[in-house]
Amino acid sequence: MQKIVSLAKVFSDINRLYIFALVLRDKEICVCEICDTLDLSQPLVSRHLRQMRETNILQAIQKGKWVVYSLAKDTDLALNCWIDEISKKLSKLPKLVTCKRQ
Amino acid sequence: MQKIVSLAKVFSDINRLYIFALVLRDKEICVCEICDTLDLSQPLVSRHLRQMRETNILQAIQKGKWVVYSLAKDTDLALNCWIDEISKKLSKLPKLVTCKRQ
DNA sequence: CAGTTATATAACTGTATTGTTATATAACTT
DNA sequence: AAGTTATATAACAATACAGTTATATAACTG
Repeated sequence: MQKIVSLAKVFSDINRLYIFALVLRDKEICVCEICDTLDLSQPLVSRHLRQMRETNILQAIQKGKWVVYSLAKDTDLALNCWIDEISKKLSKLPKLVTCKRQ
Repeated sequence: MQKIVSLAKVFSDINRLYIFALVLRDKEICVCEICDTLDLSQPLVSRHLRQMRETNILQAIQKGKWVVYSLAKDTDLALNCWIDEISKKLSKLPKLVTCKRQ
């Protein structure tokens, strides 16, 4: 049961949900792009991402100056229905195809 | 998105999850039976149940002295995957088929 | 190598949430 | 009607969590 609880906790915050939706849409996205797109502070995004890494929902890899986040490889079965659910809402998210920074 | 958040919040607490599992198993269950089975205080259970009513996950009907809880009629689609997930874990829950009180 | 950019973390504040204790209400029982 | 049982609610304490500010780290850039 505890696993369900931690999975639910991830989706129980609107900003984590938006971050998750962004990752779903872009497949790969760096931290600063999430901050810009969602207009959230960098430390806040960083901590949300950490929680999502620790729950094994997202994975991170360093790409030069950036840390790029994507869906974790062994996505939990219980995630599938959330992915479907959240995919439906993606259209409402602001679009930012490539990272504007360097 | 906000709807997903409130749904996730319900499952983000282990005791609400246990209560939900009990309702799933017994179809209909009164408050005191939940308290006894899960060994939780009555006011705590009462408040958890309230939250689950307000999120439209459970419904309550008065049956004499008891208030009997069951799955809400118009169960949200997003609930289905959780019901599956939680059903798998039900075997671990203590069994108490009928209410011992009167 | 000094400065800049991207990310992470620590310390803190304010708010939300859990669980408790005490009390109210409502239906049954005698 | 008085007592009992089942449930709900209010007030409170303790904890957990979100968001901020300040700082550290690590990789790039000139």
